[in-house]
Amino acid sequence: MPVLSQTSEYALQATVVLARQSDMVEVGVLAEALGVPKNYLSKTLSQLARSGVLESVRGKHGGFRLARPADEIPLLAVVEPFERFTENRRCLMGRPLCSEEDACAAHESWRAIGGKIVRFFRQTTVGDLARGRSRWPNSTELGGEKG
Amino acid sequence: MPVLSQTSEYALQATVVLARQSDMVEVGVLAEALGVPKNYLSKTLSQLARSGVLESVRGKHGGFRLARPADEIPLLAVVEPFERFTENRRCLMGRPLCSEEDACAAHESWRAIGGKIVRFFRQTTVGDLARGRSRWPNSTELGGEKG
DNA sequence: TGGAAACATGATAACCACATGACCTTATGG
DNA sequence: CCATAAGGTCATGTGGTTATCATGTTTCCA
Repeated sequence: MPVLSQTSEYALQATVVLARQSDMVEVGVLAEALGVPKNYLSKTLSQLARSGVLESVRGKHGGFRLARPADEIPLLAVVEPFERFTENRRCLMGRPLCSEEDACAAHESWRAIGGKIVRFFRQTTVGDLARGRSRWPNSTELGGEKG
Repeated sequence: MPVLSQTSEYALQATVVLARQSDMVEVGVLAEALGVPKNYLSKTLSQLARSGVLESVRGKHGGFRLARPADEIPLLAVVEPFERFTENRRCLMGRPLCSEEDACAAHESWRAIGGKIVRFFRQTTVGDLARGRSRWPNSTELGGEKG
């Protein structure tokens, strides 16, 4: 499963690095550290700056930095500009055989999964990604549903 | 979220029609019923025949038919030839910052969601899709089946 | 004030998977 | 053997993602 585009992955990786750094980092440094094309990353980070996730400073000694504490940035915010999560959630079959009104028997459980994904991206923060797994509590928090 | 490719949707739609039909159906008929290109659907169904989901008969009076009862065909079987579910499940960030051994704090909960998706495709059957929501417990409305 | 450093941005190309079409081959039944 | 329908091959289209190029704009500093 792809789930996230390359661009979104770049965005996540970059924000995690920034979460650990605390001071301004230039695109060139980030790009080299992550092994991704600099010009492209530049555009990606610009978008994140525009959407309020990052702060950017131009000119000499410029660079990027998180606009807020890492724990206050949900992954959804990082990824949203590059994905369409709010897309028309049609049935997994597509339109013809299954609509909202006349739904297939699997409709609801599929919807539930979609909800879980979105909730994950809303509840998980950049800070979580930046931390090692040691930090993470017993698995009652998010996975807590029967399967 | 896309989640499934167009091809997979074609496959699901076609199998659902076949689930309701019980006798052989030609590609041409299926293609027209679903409003999809015949040649393409032909290829898709061939793959499903090869993978054992469908049975095909060539020549006059040929066509396609489910190889097993609809309730014994998990969606995974229909969709697997066209997606890579078993893909290397790396972290949603990609490789560099988060591996299996040194995982981010969100690693496990993300994995859990991946598991849920796969489980859904394993547990839900073509039969479920073919049935209306009337089969569903918490539905107050009993609609007949028709598409 | 000029130049270098760094982000910002628009245009364009490269790439790629998905999708489609045209056409030929093979099997089947009558 | 002939019509039919699946199976396969080759070539092409097509849209979206990713990457590159060129240039503009802001800022710092000497």
